[in-house]
Amino acid sequence: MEKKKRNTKTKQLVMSVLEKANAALCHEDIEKQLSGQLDRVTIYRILQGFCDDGILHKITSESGKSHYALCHNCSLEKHNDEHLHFHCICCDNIFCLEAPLVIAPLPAGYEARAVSCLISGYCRDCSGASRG
Amino acid sequence: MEKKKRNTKTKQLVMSVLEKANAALCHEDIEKQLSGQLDRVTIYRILQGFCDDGILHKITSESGKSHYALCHNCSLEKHNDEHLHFHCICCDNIFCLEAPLVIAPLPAGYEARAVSCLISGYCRDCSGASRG
DNA sequence: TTTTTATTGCAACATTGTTGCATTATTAAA
DNA sequence: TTTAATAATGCAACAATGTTGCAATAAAAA
Repeated sequence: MEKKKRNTKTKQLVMSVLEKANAALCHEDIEKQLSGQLDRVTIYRILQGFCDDGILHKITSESGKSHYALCHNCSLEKHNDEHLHFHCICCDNIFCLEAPLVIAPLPAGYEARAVSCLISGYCRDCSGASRG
Repeated sequence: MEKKKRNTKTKQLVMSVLEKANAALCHEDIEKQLSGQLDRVTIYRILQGFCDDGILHKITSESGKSHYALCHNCSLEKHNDEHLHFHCICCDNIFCLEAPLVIAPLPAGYEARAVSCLISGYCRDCSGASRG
């Protein structure tokens, strides 16, 4: 039987940080924004819980660090993974892009269950004119 | 000025392990196969060096662990990242697939420099008949 | 053979994440 | 409202992965 979840101040605090964010946040980002209000472990557990609930998207950067963004088109059963994530090598932010991802058919015998695609480069704020 | 690289027994040992592999290997895999012949740090440094030389592909798994595979169609200037990587959730191997990756145009203002795409699911050995 | 310096091994440290457990706070029940 | 059950929290300790500094070693060049 599944544990019943509780709606705590602590979770609301983490959620408020995630809602304000305009890019995917890592544990460190969240901890800093809450500057000592919550224990590190608690933040880890809340993020994990939100992911289990299908509320959060988890994105692993090239460096192996986890980043989290609120799901917008996800259901509990299936995450809407078929969009791109973009890692800006200048400002170091990770964004969800609406651009669809097209994958050629896999070789015979392979069965896909999830897709994660991370493009790195320069984001809108850091590309072109801004860089010169 | 660039350091001149040396061709050591140690590097040859690591390379021989990579050459035998039919999937991308992580540090731990290599260390185990060499069972104590090399120091952990040395292996880390050699892998890093091979990546810098453009000899090795580095693939970060969803869990954040680094895996390495020999480059087949890469040049020093540009890695042939435009292929897929596949993580089997059954045997836990990571493979390079030849299937091409097609990405819809990015939103205006974004400049891509590298792409990394990891699909997870069941590989040829673990899918279909094998699982029932 | 000698010299130069890249490479190696060791110890220590850094970062990211997890587990166990006593305490606290939320929810449900009385 | 009060009490009981248990999910959530904080703390300490641990685990996995990766990095840095430095003295000793070995590869390549002179």
